[in-house]
Amino acid sequence: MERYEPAKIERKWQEIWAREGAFTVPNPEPGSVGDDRKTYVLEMLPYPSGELHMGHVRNYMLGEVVSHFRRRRGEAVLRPMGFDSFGLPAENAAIKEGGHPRDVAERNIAAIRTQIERMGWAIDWSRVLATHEPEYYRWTQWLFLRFFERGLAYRREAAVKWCPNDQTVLANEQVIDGRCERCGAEVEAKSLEQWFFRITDYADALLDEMALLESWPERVLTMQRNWIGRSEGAEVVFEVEGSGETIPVFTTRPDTLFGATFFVLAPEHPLVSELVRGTEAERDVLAYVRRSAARSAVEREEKDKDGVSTGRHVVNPATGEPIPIWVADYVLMEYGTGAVMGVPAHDERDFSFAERYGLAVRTVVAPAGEKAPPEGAFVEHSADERLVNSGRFSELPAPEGKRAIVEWLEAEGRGQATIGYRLRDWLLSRQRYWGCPIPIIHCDRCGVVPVPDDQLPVLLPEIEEYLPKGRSPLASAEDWVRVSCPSCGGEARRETDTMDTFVDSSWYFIRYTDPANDGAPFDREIADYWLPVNQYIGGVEHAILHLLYARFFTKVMNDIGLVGFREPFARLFTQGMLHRHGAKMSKSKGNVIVPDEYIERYGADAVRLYLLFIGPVEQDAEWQDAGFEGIVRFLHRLWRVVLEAAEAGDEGTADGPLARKAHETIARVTDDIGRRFALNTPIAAVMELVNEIGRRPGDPAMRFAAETAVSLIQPYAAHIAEELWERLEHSRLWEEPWPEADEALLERDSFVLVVQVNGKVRGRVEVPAGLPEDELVARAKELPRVRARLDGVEIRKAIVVPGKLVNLVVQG
RNA sequence: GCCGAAGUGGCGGAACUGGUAGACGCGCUGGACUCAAAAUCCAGUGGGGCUUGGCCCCGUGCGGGUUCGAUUCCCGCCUUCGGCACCA
Repeated sequence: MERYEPAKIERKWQEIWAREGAFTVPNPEPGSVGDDRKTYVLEMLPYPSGELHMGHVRNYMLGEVVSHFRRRRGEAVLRPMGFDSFGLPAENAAIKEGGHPRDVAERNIAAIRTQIERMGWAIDWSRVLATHEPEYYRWTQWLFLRFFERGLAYRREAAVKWCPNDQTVLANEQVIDGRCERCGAEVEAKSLEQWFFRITDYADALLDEMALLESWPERVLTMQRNWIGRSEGAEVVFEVEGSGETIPVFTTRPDTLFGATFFVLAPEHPLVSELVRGTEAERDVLAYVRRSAARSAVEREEKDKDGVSTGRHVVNPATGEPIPIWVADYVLMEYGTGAVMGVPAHDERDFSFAERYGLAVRTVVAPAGEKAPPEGAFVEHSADERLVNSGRFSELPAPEGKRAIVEWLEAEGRGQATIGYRLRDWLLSRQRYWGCPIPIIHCDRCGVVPVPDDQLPVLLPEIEEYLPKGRSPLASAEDWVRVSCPSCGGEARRETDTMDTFVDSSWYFIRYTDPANDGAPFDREIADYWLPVNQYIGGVEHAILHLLYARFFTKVMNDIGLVGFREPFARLFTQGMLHRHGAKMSKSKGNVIVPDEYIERYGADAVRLYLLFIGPVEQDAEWQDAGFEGIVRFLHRLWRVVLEAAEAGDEGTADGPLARKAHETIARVTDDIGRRFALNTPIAAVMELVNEIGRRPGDPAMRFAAETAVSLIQPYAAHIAEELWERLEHSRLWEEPWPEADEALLERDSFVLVVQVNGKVRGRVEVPAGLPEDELVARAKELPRVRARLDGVEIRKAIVVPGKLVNLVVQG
């Protein structure tokens, strides 16, 4: 018998698919939109920083199986591919290896594309894009200008996070525990002019419109909710004694206003220097501010709370008492107003601060029905609490107290209900070379002027010296920077910052629908046909950054009228990571395995199958060569068994046990892929079927069972399935409809009845289907091991589960 | 500290709605084929016990509970992993 030689057949079918455009899907004809038999399957686009490893391959297998399955179920399936090729990884790689980032990126893209093609994935290559190509980033710039027109992109001086290693600013989202998420360097604070997207305007939409999502992992939604950090509270205005100046604070506990015994400003608060100017405290306060500035975020958080008194006071609007103003770095300038009222009795942080500096502690909320807690102590939050020591608000339950105090503040003009967010505006400018230029011109007369649409794209200039030096490398391209102002024609300068790569990847999923459009980023009708993405697939590491930004972009595009949908991804699936030797695959750990040599020796199909067989896709998994061998064996067995069946000739679709097994397998695999999203168990089901065929040589249903096995395994092992299908005298399995199980054949005429006594299995007996309950009980009682236990005792109850089991409950 | 997910043989995992725990694969043991080996094929394989052609007991992280019946539901704990964390 001919041997299974994957290298030969895989090349053959890959060529056929490419030649026939097997996985190229056309856009709908204009006007014919409305057909809902479409599926948009999308995996997060890869960053071409090196080559593809097994972890990536596993991720793409998920979309692979789903798109084959749904196409064969009659849907138009869009599954594109592209490359997120701008950004630090390509630039850093270029710096290390020497050379231009473009060359590095394009070399990596070519290498990855070759790897992908060798995997034989069903991808529509006619829509491929790379975010560094001018044909793409022209429209990234165009979208930026639309944001700019609406005030959603703006420039301001801000205290920003600076990575001293990457020599660029970072978005808040890119700072983890005070460190750069890319390189791990401790982040520094700097004050710089930067570009921002006003994502905070969309904070509520980003929260509320989660309701429009069909199926997202709960934990991803929770992470986004935490990140946005909406909290309801009030802004309370405090007046500085002596100057009449006012300082607002944000609080979620306006009910504790009477307990505010001190007031704290963040060291960065703009009023600090003014408040202490010329006072005795000035030197100490300014020294404290300097010391805080030198402390890293991590240090600030780990030390005990400290601070310094300003000697000045504000008036507590509730009590009319003057309370001291302190400066302390446990108050963060980035959150709320950079100032807080200190309520030590009801806030742990304020309490430890008050303890250290001997500040007054006043209880103003106490559990109902109990006698007042001791003065000067911290009082835990409790379910049923009421206000005390709060003037006319005393005795009110806390929620009402909150409302009443806010109402009173509003009437007095001393505050109002507000909502605080943890979310900050998205800092999008980067002082690096390899990114999308910001299409803005600075003119001394006209100020900040957008580049007119018809002058897009603003091409990234070719420069030799692109190394990060703390200011934008683009600034050194003097000919490029110098430009005439589009508004007044005078001398002007180009913006030299580039965009964060997350901007590039915030709209690519729409460009795929209309990738060659050179008059607009995409056609709205086509975009509205394909989107939202029916199944988005990616790593949970993008739970906040990319997914939040893409949602934000989509909402803005919808508000502008560019698209008809509010959410880009209806269903999201986050897959687990692939480990090896107990650790996540990474170059630094040296445990990376690439598919290439495995493809060469065992074929792409073995790699494809194994990566899904290894375990549930949503869980982490461990690559084991021993397990891989089992799959290689299975493919050889499949090959042999099917070729034997092909020789057996067509004896028609008989019924009988093997035919029934085949239909059962169809039902299982269809349900697992289509409904349960379980991609490992279908492989086991097909293995069972193949084992069964091997055990029954000469069975009249052999050929049918073999065809079924081949057809069901096709989304996983596309090459061998196609080859075997051809040898079974058919053609083009990828276009063949997905098989359907014959319900009638699934009905069994007998089954194995499980018999329990007091819930423990004591026997099994084959019985005909459809027996009445009392007959089932009678059969159960006849079993010897059951009879032995019924001797001399009374059956109190008999539970019958039709088609499954009988449980006899006896005394005792 | 708060939130979330997970814990099943020697290993990866299966058991979907409370109804046969361990499908499928790896490994291991025995057998067939072979001069021999590899490959392949067949059979067995959770643990313990016994009067061993069979039967009994135990068994899904630990302790309770609900139920005729719990890997599955409820309460309490332990461990591991992930996220958030001075957010006023």
